[in-house]
Amino acid sequence: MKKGSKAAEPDTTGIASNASRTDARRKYDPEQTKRNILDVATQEFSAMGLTGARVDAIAERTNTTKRMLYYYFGSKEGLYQAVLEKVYGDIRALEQDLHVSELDPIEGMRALVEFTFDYHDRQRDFVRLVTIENIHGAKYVEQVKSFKGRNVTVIHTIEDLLSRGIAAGLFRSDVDAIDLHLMISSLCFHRVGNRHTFGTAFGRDPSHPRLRARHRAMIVDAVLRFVRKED
Amino acid sequence: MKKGSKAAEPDTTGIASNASRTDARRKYDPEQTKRNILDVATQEFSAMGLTGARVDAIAERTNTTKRMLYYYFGSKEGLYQAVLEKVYGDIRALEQDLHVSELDPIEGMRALVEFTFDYHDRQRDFVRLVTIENIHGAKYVEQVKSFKGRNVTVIHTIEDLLSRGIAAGLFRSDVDAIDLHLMISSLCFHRVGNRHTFGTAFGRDPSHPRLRARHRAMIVDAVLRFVRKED
Amino acid sequence: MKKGSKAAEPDTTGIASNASRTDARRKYDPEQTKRNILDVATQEFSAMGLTGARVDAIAERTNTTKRMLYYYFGSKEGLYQAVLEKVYGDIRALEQDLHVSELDPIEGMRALVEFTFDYHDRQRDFVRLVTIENIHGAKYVEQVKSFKGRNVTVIHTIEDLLSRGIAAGLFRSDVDAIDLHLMISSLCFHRVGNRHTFGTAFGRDPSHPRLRARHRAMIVDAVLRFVRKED
Amino acid sequence: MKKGSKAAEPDTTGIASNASRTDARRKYDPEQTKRNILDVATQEFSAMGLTGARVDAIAERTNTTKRMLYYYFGSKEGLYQAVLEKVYGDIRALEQDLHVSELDPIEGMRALVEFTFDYHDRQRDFVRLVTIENIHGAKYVEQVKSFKGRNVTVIHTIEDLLSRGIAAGLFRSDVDAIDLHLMISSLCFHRVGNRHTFGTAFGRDPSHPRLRARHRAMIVDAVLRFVRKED
DNA sequence: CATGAATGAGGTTTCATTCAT
DNA sequence: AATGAATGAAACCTCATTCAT
Repeated sequence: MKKGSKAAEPDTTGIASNASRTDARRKYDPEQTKRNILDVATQEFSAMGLTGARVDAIAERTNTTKRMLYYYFGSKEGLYQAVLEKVYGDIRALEQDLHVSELDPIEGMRALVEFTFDYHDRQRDFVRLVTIENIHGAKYVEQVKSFKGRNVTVIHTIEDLLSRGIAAGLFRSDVDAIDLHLMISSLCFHRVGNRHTFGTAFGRDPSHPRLRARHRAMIVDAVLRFVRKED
Repeated sequence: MKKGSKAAEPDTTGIASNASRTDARRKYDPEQTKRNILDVATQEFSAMGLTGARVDAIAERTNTTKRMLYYYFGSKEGLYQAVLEKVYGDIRALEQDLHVSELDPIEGMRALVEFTFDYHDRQRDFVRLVTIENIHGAKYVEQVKSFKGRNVTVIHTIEDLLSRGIAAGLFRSDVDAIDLHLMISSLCFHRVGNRHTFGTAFGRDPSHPRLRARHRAMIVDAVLRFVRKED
Repeated sequence: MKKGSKAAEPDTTGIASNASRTDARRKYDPEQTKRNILDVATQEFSAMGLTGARVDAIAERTNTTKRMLYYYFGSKEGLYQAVLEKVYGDIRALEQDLHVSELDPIEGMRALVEFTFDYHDRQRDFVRLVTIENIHGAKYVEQVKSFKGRNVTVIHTIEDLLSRGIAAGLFRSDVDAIDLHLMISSLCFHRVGNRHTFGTAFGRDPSHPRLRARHRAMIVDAVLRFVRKED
Repeated sequence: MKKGSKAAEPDTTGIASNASRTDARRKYDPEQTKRNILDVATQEFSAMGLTGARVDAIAERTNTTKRMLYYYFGSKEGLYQAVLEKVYGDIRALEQDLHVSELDPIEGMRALVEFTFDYHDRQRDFVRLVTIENIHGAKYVEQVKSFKGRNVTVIHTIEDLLSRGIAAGLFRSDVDAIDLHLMISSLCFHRVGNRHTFGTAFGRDPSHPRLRARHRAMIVDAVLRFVRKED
């Protein structure tokens, strides 16, 4: 898969490095080529599914040819896996930036839920790709090396919040961190992922901007009520 | 290819052979053929998605030939829509048996959530088909005549529960029925629909039987805490 | 592989059966279609090798389309295997027609060698296909069901000749049947299979008609001298 | 890709670093690079055939890159021809060492056959490449300059043996030298070149070491019986 | 001398569908 | 009512080769 190509950083002097890094006209820029393909592929796979996506369609919207797609990613499936790797990497990276551990348990939990809500609300491609991957029994994401370890971080964040909340007498002590993560995900994911059938069934698109704030508050509320210690 | 097709087996008794409309042994039975095709198609579409499913694969597992599939359903999409129609019809039948209105608000809410949980937990084909429909923007279900009005009954049930709960001083008064339905659906749907990626990410299949009772109680708990009036 | 299709023999009355069996115009005749594809493929694979042969090229010289080729033979390799099966079947079938067991040992041996010589001399496609298959380590012919058992018959024929020759005091008793078959094959095969390099090297095409009779006699002579008992 | 290429290793001794023409450690060594490519190509072409061999596969097993392959040999076919030239050159060198003319006719003939046998038995790459060339009608070897004249020496050797044998009353006088060479080649070549199909057909690999001595004796025996004058 | 990136042309295969009986 | 045979279009992928540095 040809990684670590140093071609993009030959200038180590610092002088004029700006030019070489941003010159969109340069003929050979593998990193940019790959990124370009990956971006287009993300849209196509997310819109059409793995089987529904067309390699030709992806190539056409790319700055390169279909051939490059195989050059860099080996196969349609390889490209699909690269897309999965990218999108899962993105959400977990952003979660890290939250620094929830610096907030008190309730505010931290709120921040985590709100982040999760916002992310799913905005990153519909991510939601669709996860859905698609589940139709395939997660068999592609299983082969993505970096996948398994990467997701544990959320659980650690939640465990930290829960234990601090319990210690402060704010949270009940019988909540499992993974179950809670599942609950939060469910609430944030479903309204985006299944918005079409939901909209058709009830005449109301649950992901419509007008409902956004209300749902956000509702979900935060539901989660906090769930974890809070009753007195 | 295609062996042991029983369709060709002739009536050997000679008795009542002309009561052909109800004789299960008669040579051609359009209704049974259609049902057979529909059952196989349900599995295939649910397992592979609309684009992923193969007409040949469906035909092969059928008692008839590929040609019949077109004879009865016109096209791959037509067959897919017939599957959707059947699956949505099934759930409606069950919903009617709940008789939630005879229970007090809290027990009624519990019963509704538990029913929803159990249904999704058991009907994985349904969950998958809904997922698949959403990938296609719900454009096929929209054409299914009986679909639109069908789902409103749940909302009525929830509205009834909510208003009775409010009147009894048990429930808060600021909960929207459709939002609540969305919440319940989210919690019951996600753990089934996305169990593969979830399982891969966290090493725990959320739909595993061992977690079933715990999740069921958790979701009931979360919903009741959410609707309950705080004093 | 769809065998035993009775489509070619619907007329059982005997009347006009001649017409239906030979009517080249009939639209659907799977057996003929398959045979046609197989014949063309034999030429193409023999001329170009497995990798060198082009599916398109085969299809083009066929009465049907490329699609039918996949319909009946599944893949390029499947077609290649079918070709192998056919050509190996042909030579062994003809060998059976020799009825060598009815001749005295020396004449029988002569007849067998002459048959082997003539067959290789005429069936250059066969020789080429065997060569090609050896380049692939015989891995395709190994998967041909009928292959292994079919070849043993020659060995039985040779064993019969040898034992009768020994009993009659004509042949030496220390010749192994398989080794002898290898010897005969070598002498008949090489002059055809490697005629091009031989011709280039020595300016004389060993398979040229003018040399045919001389080589035939030479090989018979060599084999008989080899098996004959010296007194 | 391509790791551990030693080509980049600089001279660290500092001594004689400018005697670059013969220093094996120097950065660029065209002759060595060419030889390396040629060796790998010999294996690949011999294993896969001309059409079956992949330029990428050859390049990958090389110390250099694909580009170099074109730099030195122009094209895939050019490389193939270079391989042929090398391989035919190798056998000539060995043939010279035989000195058959110093032996009496029978021992000389035996020595020649044994040499031919041993050479084919050991040089499977050579056998395969000859086979491959014949599939392509020997059109590449024809363009190899040094090829044509090269093989005549064997014929002279055989002619010498034959005439000395005839003069001594040991050999028959009606044997053609080229025909005899063809016979010897046949017996030595076939058991190596077609060992795979032969092995599959008869359950016995004719090139197996255990059969080696027996076949060698058998072939010598057959040739001597053939040339010997009967009295 | 050396090379990573790039490619057009053409390869094999699969798809949902229709034909002729 | 039912079917085996047939198919055009388009899919995914691979090939030997060249470009720009």
